Amino acid sequence: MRPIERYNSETAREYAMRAITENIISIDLEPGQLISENEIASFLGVSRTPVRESIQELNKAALIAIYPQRGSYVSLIDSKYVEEAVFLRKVLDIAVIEEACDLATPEDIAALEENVALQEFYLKSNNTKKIFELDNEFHRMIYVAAKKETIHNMRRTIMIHFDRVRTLSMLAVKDTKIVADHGIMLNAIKDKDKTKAKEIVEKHLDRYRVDQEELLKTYPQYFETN
Amino acid sequence: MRPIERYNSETAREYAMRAITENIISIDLEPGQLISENEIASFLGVSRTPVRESIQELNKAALIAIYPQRGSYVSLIDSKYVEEAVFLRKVLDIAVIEEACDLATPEDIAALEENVALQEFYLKSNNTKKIFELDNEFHRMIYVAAKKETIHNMRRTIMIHFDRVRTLSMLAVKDTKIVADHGIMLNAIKDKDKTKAKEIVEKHLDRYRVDQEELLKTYPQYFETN
DNA sequence: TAATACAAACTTGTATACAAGTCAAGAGAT
DNA sequence: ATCTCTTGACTTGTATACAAGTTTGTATTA
Repeated sequence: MRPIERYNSETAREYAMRAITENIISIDLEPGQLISENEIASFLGVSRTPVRESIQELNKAALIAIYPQRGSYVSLIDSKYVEEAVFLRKVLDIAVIEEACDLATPEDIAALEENVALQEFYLKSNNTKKIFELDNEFHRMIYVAAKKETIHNMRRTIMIHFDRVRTLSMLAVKDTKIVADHGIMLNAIKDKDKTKAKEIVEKHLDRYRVDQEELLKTYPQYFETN
Repeated sequence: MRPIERYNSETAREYAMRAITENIISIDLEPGQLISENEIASFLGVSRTPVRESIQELNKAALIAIYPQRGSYVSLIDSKYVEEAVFLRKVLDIAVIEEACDLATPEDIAALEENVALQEFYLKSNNTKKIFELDNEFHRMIYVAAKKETIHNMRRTIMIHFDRVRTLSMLAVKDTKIVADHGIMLNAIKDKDKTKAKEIVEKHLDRYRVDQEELLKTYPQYFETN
């Protein structure tokens, strides 16, 4: 487990949740790894309570398996969940961007434009981490513009299954293309052009195809055998 | 709060979660009502810990609002969330039943047939409660057949917002029509007819339209004022 | 009367103690 | 050597104690 800095503004519970989640996505908590509430609690410098609450939440999202009185494990990567994530993203992102075409206010569009400008800025300096953050934020903003923020929270939760695979594959999605896609999405929303919006979202999602066969060969111990 | 019987098989946490959720849906815990972890804990006969974990989870689903050191309240009915639930159900149910047309096994179909037969049985005895349970189970089985069980869990969570409105409106959806709809859905899946499936799901969902204006006039204290 | 101060009774957040179950290592008997 | 039993160190589940903050009612004072 990798240490994560705690913000002053967050409660112990929020910190524990963020730290554990980030470690699962980054595979610093490895699929299949045994974890202990006490161990994580002392590592993070908080008590069992906030750690336990976080683990319960991640258990509900099928990211941690709890065996009472025996132990808890980071869930192995299960193609079932990865495919559900891909399915959900495809169905929802399209429906939501179409909705955003109808509902986006000038303020929403201004915010999206600022985000894309920042993406272009960090593209020049090859700041992949920043672009990753802005990428997540961009998609969230579309959900907000479509008045679907709660749904976005659900999307984020299930997407962790996919993000984990992305980490393993060190998915070589060209940032250039991603940023360009976002610009096109933005224009589609500005033009209220649902057809174009749907088209570019589909193309965008297709960029993230992962060769699971390859990964399974490289990291067999991380995968659920079905 | 109405007492809920505890099953032998469930943990304190599962019991607390189920009891609180059922009370929120049935409006026995009223929108806007002040609740206390201690009060609920002693009412249910468990300690604060499992109650607290449940409240955290419901807080995440925007069904309970927590004000640290001040108190927690059952969330007022917010049309924002109700509309998100309706949107999600429409988008997902259609996509998922189409998927089920491709993926349903003979076993899945047999299970659906048994469920519909039971619905018809209870229709004769006007057992609305049983039909309600079988209804929920029927839709869940379609998600399972489409290999989208995780997504169904998310659907169920957000649907609580809608279920609460249904309770208030004592929505006079004719059970006869619901059961008939389910039979048609089942046939569409058996025939792998996506067009028919999509059509009947849309018609089915339209039966649940609620006149929010009316409700707002009758129960103004239950609604969020935006 | 009205304003202020204060104490008591609440709230949730966090830490810790205890209960109950699992599992593995090791002693001892066969 | 092998089987059996036991013990102890773990696990999570639950209960409780304490910390920190808010609110409310009630004195007390101007």
